[in-house]
Amino acid sequence: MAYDPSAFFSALSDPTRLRALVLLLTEGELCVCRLVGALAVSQPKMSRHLAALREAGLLRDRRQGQWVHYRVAEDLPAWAARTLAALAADLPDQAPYRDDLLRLRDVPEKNGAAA
Amino acid sequence: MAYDPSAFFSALSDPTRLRALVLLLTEGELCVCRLVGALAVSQPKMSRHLAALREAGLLRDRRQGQWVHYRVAEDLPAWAARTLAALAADLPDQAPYRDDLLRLRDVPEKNGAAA
DNA sequence: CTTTAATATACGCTTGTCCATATATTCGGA
DNA sequence: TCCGAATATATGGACAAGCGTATATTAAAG
Repeated sequence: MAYDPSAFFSALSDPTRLRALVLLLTEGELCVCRLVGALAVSQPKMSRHLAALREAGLLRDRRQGQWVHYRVAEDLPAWAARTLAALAADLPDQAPYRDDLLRLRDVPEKNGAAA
Repeated sequence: MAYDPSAFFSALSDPTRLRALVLLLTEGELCVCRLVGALAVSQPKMSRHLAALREAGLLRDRRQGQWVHYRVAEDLPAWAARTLAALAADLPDQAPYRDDLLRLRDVPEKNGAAA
């Protein structure tokens, strides 16, 4: 996946998807429930956007009990990896991404944390 | 412009716009008529896509007689400039961008060339 | 086996995007 | 001033994207 550049950029062309992606770029791996809390969006909305990113090849998911964890895909083409690196370098300091990070701190990890 | 990342990526999320952009990244500045020839698309279609890229802040235009030349904007935010640099580094060797480059050679410059 | 939490999907709707075609604009030259 | 070339815009329709709401799935717990 993510071999067609225009499909890759389509996945990035939604504010909610971009905010979720920046969180995943800085935090490494997050369950859906924490993303819902950090971005303050409805659960179905977050689920659909994460599915779109996964289907575009940008994210991978991992099921652990009732939780599903999403992370940024590792095997991206060079131009895609460089694009995400640019976002990870610049966006987390800016609004609204910075505020999402802060709000994430207040969302408890419940259980299914890291590996 | 191009301050909202999702708007920037929306501009990149169309195959025709990406192809035109890659040509401009490698050639520096081109008139609409040569882009029409290189991509083999209709003139109104190219004009609309170039306008979209310009309104998103990715391109600048310069009128010279009957010709309008487009070039990549110089004053982009860092994350945007790095994204375009990644595209310029990897895409021109691949299909269909490589073929567009080759086809561009066969489109005469008519008149309004460089500066 | 029922319940509850986490996540995903289906549905109907509104809005936006893209296209082809036709027409308008702008400029240089005769 | 009239014409042709280059470019832009308007129009209408087809199709996809997003949304909120409701419901289905999956798994852990009891």
